[in-house]
Amino acid sequence: MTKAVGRPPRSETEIIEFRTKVSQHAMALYRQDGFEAVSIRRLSKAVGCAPTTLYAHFAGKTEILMLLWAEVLAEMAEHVQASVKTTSDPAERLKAAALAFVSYWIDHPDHFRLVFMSNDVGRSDVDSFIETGDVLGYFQMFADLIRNLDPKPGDVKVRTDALVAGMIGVSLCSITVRNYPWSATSMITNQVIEGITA
Amino acid sequence: MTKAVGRPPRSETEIIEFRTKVSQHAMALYRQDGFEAVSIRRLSKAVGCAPTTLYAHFAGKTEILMLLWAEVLAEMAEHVQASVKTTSDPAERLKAAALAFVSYWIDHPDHFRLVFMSNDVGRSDVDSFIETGDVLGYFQMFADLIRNLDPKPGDVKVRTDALVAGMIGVSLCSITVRNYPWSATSMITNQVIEGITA
DNA sequence: GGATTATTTGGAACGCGTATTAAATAATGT
DNA sequence: ACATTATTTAATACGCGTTCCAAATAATCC
Repeated sequence: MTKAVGRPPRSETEIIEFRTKVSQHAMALYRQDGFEAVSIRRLSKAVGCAPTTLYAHFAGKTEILMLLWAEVLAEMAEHVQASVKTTSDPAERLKAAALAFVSYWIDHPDHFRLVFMSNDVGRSDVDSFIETGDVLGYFQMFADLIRNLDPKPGDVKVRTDALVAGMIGVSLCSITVRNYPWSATSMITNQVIEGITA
Repeated sequence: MTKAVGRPPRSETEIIEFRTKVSQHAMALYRQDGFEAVSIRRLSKAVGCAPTTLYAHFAGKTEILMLLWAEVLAEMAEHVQASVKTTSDPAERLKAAALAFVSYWIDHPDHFRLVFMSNDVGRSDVDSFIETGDVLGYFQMFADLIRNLDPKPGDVKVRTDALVAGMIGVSLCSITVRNYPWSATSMITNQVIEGITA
């Protein structure tokens, strides 16, 4: 019953500790100097390892960015949750949540670009933010708000999907298409949820 | 009255001819081998000039990509226009146009990524597709369809903005968030325009 | 042909993300 | 201490977008 000779593989604890360390440094760089500061070379220096070591732990830079996504999405969810607490009327809660969602991204365009538009997001071989943290939980949050409006059961899913897509569309357009005279964001958002609360 | 000595600057014709040449080669590379094939080095070889010459004519790669945007957007507009011709009922025309818009991008995810998600699109110092070709004309097309529904005049602008943002949101989500079980795109799209046709 | 001026070129450089590989280092058992 | 094995490292390389700059080339006039 002899243990294997040689250096043992990384333990579960070591793996998690390293990933956490990388995540913290990546987030610090991002918050301090923006997205461009999160380069592999700069991040490895901050962590205190060689650039190639990052590739031994992560599939690529996008996987590292996903750690940032999780933090941003959690922050957005808190913001939305806080807005829902301001009222108890189902339609008003939904409206408040939608407005909070859109305003969060518009107030943090860098975050939006990080999560929705960075590093080949959307490529067929690149995962999206749906794999990050409890994102389905965020979708569920909106689904619950819609269910409280008491629509037909089969409608909840379609309405939820349309709501999420609509809110993301409003955020994207406001952030990226700045030289078009959009109506007030709140008005567009309310128009988008018009058919969802009907 | 002697003309200046020395080589004259590029004529208007020369400028346009070169830009057209670059545009054609960029489009050929893009259609043949995808977005990644449109590299400065590869494009300059195809055009038959030095890489730095491209920078003498364009502010950067993004400006070259805008030439591709114009072509893609024109193609999308044709697709949408063709769908509108299938019916004469205002609400049905709007629905057909919205579905055609969304299906165009979903059928051409590379085009969507090219126009909405490539090369720092959304950065505060980078222009968006709104500067490309007759984009305001495309917005106007949807505005006209909505105006034919006879809503209150002040409503047309908000409804148009919400429609465009909603359609783009649906396209973005379908293309980038593939590992979430979205409802059928047509159902989401119809739900998005529910409050616009009401 | 020479002078002048604008344009293009070639070469080098930078940091980027990523990949490769031999060497160095670390962590174990005997 | 040595052997073994896993991990990390350093160095190099690639193509990417972009920049710089002197030299080469092109297009004019005299």
